[in-house]
Amino acid sequence: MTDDLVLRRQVCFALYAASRALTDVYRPILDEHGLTYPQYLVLLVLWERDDDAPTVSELGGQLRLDSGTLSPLLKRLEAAGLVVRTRSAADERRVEVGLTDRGRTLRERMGDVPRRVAAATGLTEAELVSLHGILTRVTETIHRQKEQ
Amino acid sequence: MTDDLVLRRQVCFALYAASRALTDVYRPILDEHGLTYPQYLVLLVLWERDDDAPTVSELGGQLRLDSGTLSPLLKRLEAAGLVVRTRSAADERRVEVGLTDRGRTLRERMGDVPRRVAAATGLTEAELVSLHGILTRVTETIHRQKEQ
DNA sequence: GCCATATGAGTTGTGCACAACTTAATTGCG
DNA sequence: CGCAATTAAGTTGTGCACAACTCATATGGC
Repeated sequence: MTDDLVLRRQVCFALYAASRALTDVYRPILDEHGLTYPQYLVLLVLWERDDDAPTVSELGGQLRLDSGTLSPLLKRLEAAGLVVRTRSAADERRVEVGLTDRGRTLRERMGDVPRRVAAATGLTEAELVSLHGILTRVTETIHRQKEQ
Repeated sequence: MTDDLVLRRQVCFALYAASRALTDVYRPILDEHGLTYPQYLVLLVLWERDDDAPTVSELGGQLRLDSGTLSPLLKRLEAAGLVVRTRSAADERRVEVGLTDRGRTLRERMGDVPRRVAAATGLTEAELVSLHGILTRVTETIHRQKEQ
């Protein structure tokens, strides 16, 4: 029974440690562009749907982050000249987050980031794909469980 | 090329999302005991090696956290009456972190936590074991890579 | 034995995460 | 229509993470 309470057996610790380890891999690479990892995630979403600027809560839906996290983060991205925030005309409660030219241009300059990160992990393409699948399933399972 | 820059393809996002999702599972359970997840991890290490109280940096070695994170966290655990910090007599630079009776007792009261978390994830035992193995390997690969 | 160097813990400052709350705008029910 | 309930974003407060730093103690080379 109490043998379950051992650090190296905990899946959650493995997940927590792996997540921080991978962020360590990203850090020096993103730092070249003056970005943090969560800021990079926001840009990934914006790059993906360039033309229709998402609202703060749509962004939050994709990244599973709330306005308490996103509001200050977006302010910093705006201060860096990468995004613009504009109140929606149709619904004054909404704030749409769009890319500036500088934000759009950054995408090309960061095209090699995924490859560099993959290389730094020392994992094969197949291992990364498999890991991705399992993790996505875990996250979805947990969220499905929570909705009941 | 730029197709790599898509959120749902990123292993790192999958890892980051899964880690936060699992922490969401722990939160209400740990909250019953007034603990945060990193505090729980510290207690796991202390429970495991009850008799020889580790120093702050030994703790950090296990959890891969530095004194900047651990010092205030340990202060809070001490304020909660779960641990005691004592300067080592042999080496005045070291601080040994030991359990109080309350901290030791807590272990029994939390014996069901791993099972409850496992249940809440909806994953089978086999899936958890497999996930644990892959993640541990990822973390170790990254850290090995970093040492070169 | 002396001192440059290294080590251990703590502090400061920044940036997430997240809960709880505020404020403003919109919806929908009677 | 009118107003209670909802929704969207932002604010406040707490607790990690982590870099960069300070300060005290210990160690090793001379």
